[in-house]
Amino acid sequence: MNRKVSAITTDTFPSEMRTSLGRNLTYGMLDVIGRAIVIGEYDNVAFPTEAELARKHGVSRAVTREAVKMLTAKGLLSARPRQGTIVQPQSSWNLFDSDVLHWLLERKFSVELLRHFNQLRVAIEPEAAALAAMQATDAERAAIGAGLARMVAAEAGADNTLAADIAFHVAVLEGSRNPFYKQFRDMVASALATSIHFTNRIKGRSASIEDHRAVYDAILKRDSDGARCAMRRLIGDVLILIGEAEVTAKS
Amino acid sequence: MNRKVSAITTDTFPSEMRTSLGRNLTYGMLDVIGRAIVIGEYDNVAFPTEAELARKHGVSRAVTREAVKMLTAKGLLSARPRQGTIVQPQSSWNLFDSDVLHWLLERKFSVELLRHFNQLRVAIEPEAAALAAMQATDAERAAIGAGLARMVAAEAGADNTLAADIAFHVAVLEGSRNPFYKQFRDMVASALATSIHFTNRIKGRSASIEDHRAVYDAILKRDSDGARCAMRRLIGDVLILIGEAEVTAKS
DNA sequence: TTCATCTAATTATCATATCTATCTGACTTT
DNA sequence: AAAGTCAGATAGATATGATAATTAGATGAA
Repeated sequence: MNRKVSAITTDTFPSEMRTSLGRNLTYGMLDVIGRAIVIGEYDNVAFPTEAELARKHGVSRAVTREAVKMLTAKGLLSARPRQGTIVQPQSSWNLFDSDVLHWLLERKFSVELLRHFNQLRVAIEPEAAALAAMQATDAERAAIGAGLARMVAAEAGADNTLAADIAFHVAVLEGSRNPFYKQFRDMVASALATSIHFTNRIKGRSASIEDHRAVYDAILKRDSDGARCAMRRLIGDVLILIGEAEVTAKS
Repeated sequence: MNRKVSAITTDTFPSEMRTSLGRNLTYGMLDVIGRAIVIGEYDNVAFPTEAELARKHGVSRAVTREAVKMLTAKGLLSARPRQGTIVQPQSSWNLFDSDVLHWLLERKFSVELLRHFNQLRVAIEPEAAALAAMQATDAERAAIGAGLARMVAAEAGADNTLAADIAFHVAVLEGSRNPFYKQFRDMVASALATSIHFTNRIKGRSASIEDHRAVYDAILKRDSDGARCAMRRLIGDVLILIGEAEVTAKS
């Protein structure tokens, strides 16, 4: 094809830009190249040199280098003199980086990805609920309750269903009082955002609120085993739905 | 104090340098500044401007900017015109980034951190073992067996205990066939490397090999519940040890 | 073949200049 | 007063051109 790559300018892209912070040439280029890598645009093609990248996107080499450096920090690239810049295998990407997650979901969505997501959630969230039952402060327990209240309100149309769901699950993570668990904020939010389109279509979520309440009640009673089981049931249901959908898709 | 910061040169630091790839000025500066941030050197002090950083470390502004950009990509910094560069709260650091992990462990080690580590492992690894029991390929099962064999050899002094332990646990993660689980390679390796000094001192690990073998056997038999329980027992023991150690340390 | 050496390509670094966003404070307007 | 407008100062953002360092690959000798 050899289509011309449109030049990056501060005016062009900021609207559709999706990245952690800032809106300037460097972050714009980070976004464009990161997305291109994730969708596999360079899988069978050599990655361009610094100079080529700069020319193609109409920016200076300094900006190009900074964007490339950020992508190496996220594990997508590596650069060496003479060898050039090369795309790293997916196994070394920082999948928990929120930019990488967004690129993956935006352009590379698949039911398999959703299953991988939820296979992780079924490990993390029940344990987080168990920790929260033991260690959460009163304020953190209240936040979980508030999330549940929002879900009830959403049922009646007074709040956003997705936002309420995310608030609940994030509050549980926060209640674990473990910084590593809190890291899964973005991941859980993304998983919920993508799976809501999915699960809604397959099955009504009327039972969902009662399941969430079971988690909350167990946490309030400081019943860590109960919280773990209730949360596991909640996510296990989603996994089953996904499994069925996958089988259906194949036949 | 106002001590003079030694200039970064390609000759000075490569020996003690700890970072993902490359050994040049940019990566050296990344390492130096990253470590300084993690140990809290800038908690009560304003972070220097680009120009100051460059001058203090004896490198150009381009190198400084690239290092800063990498640190923003890892979530440690953010930069805005006029406001300057500022250290982000720890909640937005990418804790699963292997550089960040190393900085944390090297300079900011604490029993609490070790407990947080293992609270995460107790969520991840049992579920990974369960997945491996269901989905691992023959080659992946063999790799788990090989890890166990190395542990037995290490018992007899024919292999490195730590390396063998890591090999086993990493092989289980690989067997999960889920890219998100595989991301915990570095984390598990770090956790084992730091906890081995610890657990060894408290209690002999003679029973450890039998516990590992139980995991392996369950995976071979495709018994996912058995694998999950066996792995949970394995890490649960470590958590108990740490909990006791913390109580002892406080008294 | 095998090893050492050279060459060229590509990243790495530097220095400098200019541009742009943003804060501050003074001034003006209403 | 309260709100709007302008000027200066500051710090990051971008561009550019030159030079250094690294190393894959070609070349050539043993």
